Amino acid sequence: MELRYLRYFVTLAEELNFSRAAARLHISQPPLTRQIQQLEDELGCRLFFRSTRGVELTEAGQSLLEDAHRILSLVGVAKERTSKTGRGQIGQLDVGIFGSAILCHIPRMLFQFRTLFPEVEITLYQQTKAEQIQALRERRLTIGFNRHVPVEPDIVIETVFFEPLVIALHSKHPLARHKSIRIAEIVNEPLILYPRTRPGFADDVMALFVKECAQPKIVQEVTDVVTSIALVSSGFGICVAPQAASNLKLPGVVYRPIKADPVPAIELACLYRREDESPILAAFLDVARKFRPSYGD
Amino acid sequence: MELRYLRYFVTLAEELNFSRAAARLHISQPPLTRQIQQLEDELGCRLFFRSTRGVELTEAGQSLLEDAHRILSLVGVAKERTSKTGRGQIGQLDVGIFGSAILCHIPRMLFQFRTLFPEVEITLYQQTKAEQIQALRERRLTIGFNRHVPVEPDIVIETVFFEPLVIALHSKHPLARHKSIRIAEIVNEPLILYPRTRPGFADDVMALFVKECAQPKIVQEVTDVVTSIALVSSGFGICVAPQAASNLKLPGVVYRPIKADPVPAIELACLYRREDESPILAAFLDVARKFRPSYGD
DNA sequence: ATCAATGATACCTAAAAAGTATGGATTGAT
DNA sequence: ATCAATCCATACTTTTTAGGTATCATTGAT
Repeated sequence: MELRYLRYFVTLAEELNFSRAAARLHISQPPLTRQIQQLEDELGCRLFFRSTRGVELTEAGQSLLEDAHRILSLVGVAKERTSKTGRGQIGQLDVGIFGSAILCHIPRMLFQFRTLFPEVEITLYQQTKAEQIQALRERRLTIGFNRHVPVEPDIVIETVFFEPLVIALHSKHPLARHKSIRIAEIVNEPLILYPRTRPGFADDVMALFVKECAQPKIVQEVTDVVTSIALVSSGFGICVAPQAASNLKLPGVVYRPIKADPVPAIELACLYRREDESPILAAFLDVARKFRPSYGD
Repeated sequence: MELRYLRYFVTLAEELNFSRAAARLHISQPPLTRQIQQLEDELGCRLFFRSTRGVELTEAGQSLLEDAHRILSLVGVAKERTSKTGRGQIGQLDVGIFGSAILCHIPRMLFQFRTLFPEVEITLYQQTKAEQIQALRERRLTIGFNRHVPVEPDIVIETVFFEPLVIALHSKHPLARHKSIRIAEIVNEPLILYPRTRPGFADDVMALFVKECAQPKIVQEVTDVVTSIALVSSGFGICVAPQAASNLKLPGVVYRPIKADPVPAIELACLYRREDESPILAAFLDVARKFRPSYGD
């Protein structure tokens, strides 16, 4: 059995006339006659009653017609689905995320991706670095986002962009009147530091102070940005955060850029399996690589 | 797209090795390689990752594999269903029946047919002669059973068998002591006659009396056998009925064969459309033609 | 370094589909 | 009644496509 038989059969069943059906199939009439005969031989029953006025479906033919329509449409769907899957337009994208990136970059990236590939189902997982790497290896994750990722042979770490750091402080703080602030100006300020896990973002902040030959006065260590900014809002002290955090509006908290050249920035990297040839990953990376962060006021 | 591609694809997806898959398909390896390449070209995406250790399905391949299984199994089902329909093993059999034949012949015939063709759905319709012919023409009926059917050009009337007539009388009747009864012995008995519709079975009964140069004493005309036998049970009179009626046991009613040579009998005929080439009709006629009536004690 | 296994390619053969010409049967119009 | 038109079937040829053989390139294991 071949689909050609079914296609010819369906056309003949529609035209009920060999010559017209053959014309529609862009073949001549004799081959069509023969193909239908062969189909009938294969099935062991007549599919059409022939007369000099045309043909008519037998009961077996009517039965086959229903099935043939089903089969041919399923073949069409399968072709389309396979092609789309091959182009990464259908499937599953599992994204591992972490703290501050979720505040603006990742959602924007995903939104852009979803617009281009609406049939890809996206699932987000809040995970730590280690969990992400583990999940990538076990193929539970397509891609992860993080910072300070240790080098692993089977994992590609690709910088998506560098994000400037800002200083979060209370609006009543004298420095809040400045448009931008130098690190040297805050070396003696009470500092809120995060995250607790090392190595991590906290090390970058510490490095800023070391560069100024200063020792930061850490008043509190917390696990995540949100808590950190909440403490700023309560007047605990100031905090150095990625610019994305400035989307987090809490009462009394203002964000000021750091005055330096170059402006201190931290890397946002994405991680994926080196041998992953998934078209969805490729498609997403395409979007991610073209992504340029933008921030609210 | 042809099914060959899908068959080759599925086999390769199972073996994940061109040479082994080709062996299983009884072809050599290069044609398989080419067919898979062509399939990939047609779909516009890779279906397998190749390496020197074998092949592996891509995501598109995995997607296609599911669809291919569905399609191939549907093709198998369709072939089977078409063949069965062609042989009359699947479908619908609409049977028109009438009065006394339903008492034993038709159910036995249908039972036999159902055993041979369990997938044919049978529907019964109680219909008059005229309704049966009408229904046959409109294809609402596959076959009808009746007696005294008028000849119609487009309807075949085929005698299934001849059924002997019996005399139904009350057990207290003096003739009940006889093992069999001659018509001459009942010419003066009060007679219950059915059906009312003419021409019909009643005419056959009348003919029996005419043959004896007698005029029957009709005490009651009724529409159907059951009523007729009920009247016999109540002592209204006697009744001539087809032997099938003797399956109808009512209090005080006994049935006696008619003593004559040949024993008077009436035809049971079946009716069907002359141009009906339905394999189910053919299959049922096969059963009906081989059918020989048998009666209870 | 060598060998075995695997998929790819080049080239040829065989099978199958399509095309051309034509026949036979039936129907409808003249 | 005849003839033309229509329709499906058949015989034969050409074209296309699948399949076969031989061989290569790559790679991973010994």
